[in-house]
Amino acid sequence: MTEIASDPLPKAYVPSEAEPAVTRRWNDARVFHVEPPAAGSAARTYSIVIPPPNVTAALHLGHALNNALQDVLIRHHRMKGDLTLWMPGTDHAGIATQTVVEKRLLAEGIKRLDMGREAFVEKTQEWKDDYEQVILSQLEMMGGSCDFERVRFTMDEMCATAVRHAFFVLFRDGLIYRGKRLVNWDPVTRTALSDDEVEMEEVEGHMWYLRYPLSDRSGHVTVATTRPETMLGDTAVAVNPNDPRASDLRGKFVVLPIVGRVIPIVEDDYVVMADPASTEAKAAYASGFLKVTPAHDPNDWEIGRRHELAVINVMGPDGAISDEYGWEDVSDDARRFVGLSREEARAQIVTWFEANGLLENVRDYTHSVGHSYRSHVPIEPWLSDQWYVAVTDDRLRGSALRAQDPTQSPDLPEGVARRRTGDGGTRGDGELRFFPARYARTYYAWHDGIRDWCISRQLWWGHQIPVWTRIVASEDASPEVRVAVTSTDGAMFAVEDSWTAAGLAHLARHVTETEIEQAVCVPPAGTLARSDRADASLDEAGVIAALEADGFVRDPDVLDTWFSSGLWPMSTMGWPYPEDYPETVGLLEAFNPTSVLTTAREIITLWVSRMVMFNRYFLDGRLPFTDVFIHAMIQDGHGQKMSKSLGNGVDPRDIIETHGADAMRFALVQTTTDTQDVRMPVDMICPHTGVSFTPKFITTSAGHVVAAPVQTSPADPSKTMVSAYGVAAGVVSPTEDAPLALNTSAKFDVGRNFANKVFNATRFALRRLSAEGAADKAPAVVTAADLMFVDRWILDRLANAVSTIEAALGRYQFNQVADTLYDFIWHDVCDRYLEAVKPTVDHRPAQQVVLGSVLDAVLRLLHPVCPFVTESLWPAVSAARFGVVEGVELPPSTLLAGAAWPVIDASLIDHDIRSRFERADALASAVRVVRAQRNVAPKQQIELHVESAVATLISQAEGMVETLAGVGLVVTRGADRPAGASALAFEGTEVLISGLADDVDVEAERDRITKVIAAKEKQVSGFEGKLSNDGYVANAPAHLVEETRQMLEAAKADLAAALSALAALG
RNA sequence: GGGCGUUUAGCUCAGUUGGCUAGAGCGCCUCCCUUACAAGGAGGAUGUCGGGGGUUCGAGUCCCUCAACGCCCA
Repeated sequence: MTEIASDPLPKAYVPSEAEPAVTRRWNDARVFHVEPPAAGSAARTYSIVIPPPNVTAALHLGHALNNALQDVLIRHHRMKGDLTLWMPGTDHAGIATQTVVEKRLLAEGIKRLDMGREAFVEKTQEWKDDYEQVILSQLEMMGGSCDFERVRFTMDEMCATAVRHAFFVLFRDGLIYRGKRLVNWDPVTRTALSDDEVEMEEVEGHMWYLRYPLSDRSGHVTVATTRPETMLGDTAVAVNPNDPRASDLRGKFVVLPIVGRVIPIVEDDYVVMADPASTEAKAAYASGFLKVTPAHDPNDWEIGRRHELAVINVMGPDGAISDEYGWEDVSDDARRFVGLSREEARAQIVTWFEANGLLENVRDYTHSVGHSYRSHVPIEPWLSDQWYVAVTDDRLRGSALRAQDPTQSPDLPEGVARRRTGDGGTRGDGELRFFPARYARTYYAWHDGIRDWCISRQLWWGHQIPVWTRIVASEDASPEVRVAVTSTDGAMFAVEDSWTAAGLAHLARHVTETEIEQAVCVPPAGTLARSDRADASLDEAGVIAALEADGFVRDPDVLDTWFSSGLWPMSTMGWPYPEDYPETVGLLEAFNPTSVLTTAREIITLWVSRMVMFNRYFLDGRLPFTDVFIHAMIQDGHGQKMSKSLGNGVDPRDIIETHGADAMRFALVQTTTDTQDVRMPVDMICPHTGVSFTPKFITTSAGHVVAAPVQTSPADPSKTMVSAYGVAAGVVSPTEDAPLALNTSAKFDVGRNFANKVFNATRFALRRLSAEGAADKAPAVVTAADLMFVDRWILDRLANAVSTIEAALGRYQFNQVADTLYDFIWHDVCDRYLEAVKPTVDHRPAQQVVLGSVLDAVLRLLHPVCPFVTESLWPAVSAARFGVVEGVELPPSTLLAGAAWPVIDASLIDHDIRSRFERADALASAVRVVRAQRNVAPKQQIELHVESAVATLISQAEGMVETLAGVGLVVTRGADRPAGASALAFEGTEVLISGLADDVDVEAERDRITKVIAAKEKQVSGFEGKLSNDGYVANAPAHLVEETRQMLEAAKADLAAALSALAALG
């Protein structure tokens, strides 16, 4: 008898104890840090840049998902031996961060405008520092194997240099311009918003019908509008050319009421024709005439462009009516509206129309209106000066489209040059692939209809635009400038001048007939110093001082956050001047293009597109990444997005605390299918008892299903608690008696149980491996001859698991990775292999070698998904195992994170063993069914009486059937039937089981066999039906027909065996 | 308005080019604290694969259509 060593491990896995120690070991060994390969090295590289989380708040479950997936890929590739870089960092998130900081300050009674720009930016910087720390520590807690020595921030010095340089190059190359354009203006925060920062809301408003008299006094037209106040800026009335009234009105004009402006009637098929009977609200409410206000409506802006209409801006930045922003023909009647807010102006203008008999009708009208996501007031389409990137230029848009894998996106749209194959300048063409493939369409459609990108934001937190401007009278401008702008019409024009030796990019345009605006972009110091036109006496400060002395003023706006994020795969690797940051030298060459971008689909347009355009533009066509994996969005159990206001979010930190990081990661990986949403029903943890339960839900007036603010403890009805929703809605606050209940989800239990299973399987194996002297008796190399049946089988399963996992990772099918691990480890290794070897492993050193190897391989395979439990078990397993199984490569390693991915030789794949195992296992299962039904005690050994073919199978399985089914004796039966035996049908033979219990309950036995007979009869008739179908026999592949025949025969034989067993009961 | 996704057991979901008797986890029922694991083991019940139509020898899978829910974009 081998001596059993005492347990070196506790009885259950305790993540909170294991995880910090594991993290320390990784950090001490710097195992996640990578240096670029030496020049000429043939090392494979693998890299991911993290989608930088906003420094606005701690990471939520969506981040946890995204990061878990990236870490699985990263750890797998690191183990495969690739030089692997996962670049971490955070995003300054201009508008979002400014908003939260402003809100926080306001709560303290401090206003941003009062404290001034510098102080505010400093305050925001503090906020950023705090949250950056939180985010990085969360990444670490989740097990993220980022190179934490390379943490970047989109506003740090290195990234700022990249931003400045990129801006300068685009500016110089004519891809950045300034223009008066309609923007989504938030009059409260006085900020321009991008389209995606505008939230559409249904508003119950009115449709007003206003009469505009024709200038020839022959009548009037009636325009329908939801925004009467903008009529002050009308410059046309439009009618659909197919409208029967159009021809009579052709060439006519109307006199704009109040203002007296004479404006044309134009024909444009954008106009919806009136149709009172229509079910479409637009047509039902239309009058057929549209007032056209190019300065205050994006559609009108387009109509204005088509018909070359005047653009008259009648509002100021606060949304009030103003004559200071381009409105010149202010009549006496109109003057009294100047200065009114847009709301007051609307009311008074309607009153005016009514008083003057020009208000034809008012109808209630519900329509959707864009609102600011920040201030929640309706946005104002407003004409203002903004900076744009000309992404519609073929150098950007075309390049982004040409990047797409042609199999995912076969045709390029009109106007995009065809792929130029074999041209060195078009590296990266056709190499961008999306997973799942359908997102290629989203990407394509976005670029097909893309508009120029407004990059200026009226904020303080961000990269300030590196442009200095001044307005000069034309006659005061230098000759070069005058020449440059003469031929142009409002457009910007590049000026080649020599006013500074540095040769800065210089644009100019007329802002009025007599005034010219000059704009000069100052590049970062590094670019300036490298300029071949550089004057060594002029450094950056000198250049700026010279400009400012000339009356130039820096633009106060900052860049859209996505401008810096768009450079992320380059800026984090030291672009454009790695030599200025020695730790980055070599990174770009080795790791850009990165291997894959993992992100949510909502930012395909905002981020993915821009990274592709920038990376390709600045790096000779090189892609920022070749693969884009779009993961699902996590919703709550009711299909709602998780959000703070609904209180339905699950905090990753809570799950790490209650279940462990591995459990969280495993559950997230397992739910990652290629659908676009996954549901995670949210439960609550009772703070009094620690028991999780499904809360009582209520429906809000907005139709959301949320946890009721007050919940009763499921275990103790006298105790209550409050829900996150209740707190978020301001209905309740936590108290000592009624504390806040944390959210959780039952989904994570699977992961926790699994980690515990692995832990205990290891505990079992370690006891078997640590037997005295075992290592000395084992062969140094275990070969096929040393293997038992179950050993060969488990090695086959191992080989299968390795290849399945690798294939699934290659296709980003994460759920398959998790499911394969779960099935292999739990069902194959634990339920079958470990159980089967129990009687033999203690005295079979060769089997110990197999057991140790399988265990070792299990830890390696599971490590990318569950890094903590595997790493924490690794030292004990490494120390305990000995010997080598031929064909199983598991080179030793101090740390599992740095260990090699298992390589299993194809010779260990054994289909014959697999099929015999499955038959033997089916027999064992059938016997266990009988044992369960007869309530046989686990320890009770039974006897099997089988026919010789089955006896052969059992003996070839070398004890496995006996062990798994609790069989003490197998007898090859003759014609006799042992008294009191139970019977089952197996492979068409009758297997008799004796020794089950003292007596056979004949009635129960009859019931059981009768059920078997019914099931078999159903099978037989099913197969017979199939085979009697001539079409099936004629058309189905022969092997399927043959299979069906065999199954029919087997079912028939089983039926016969069951019938004979029933007969034997009497 | 355009695009996309989802609908399979009570719940959450697998089901790869059509082909074995439609699966898993949780929950439920029975038995078992058998020295790896009760966060466990053995067994069991539960499905007109959203409705309708079509293609096919054969449809959860392909096509058409209807419905519901959801997401993205405009």
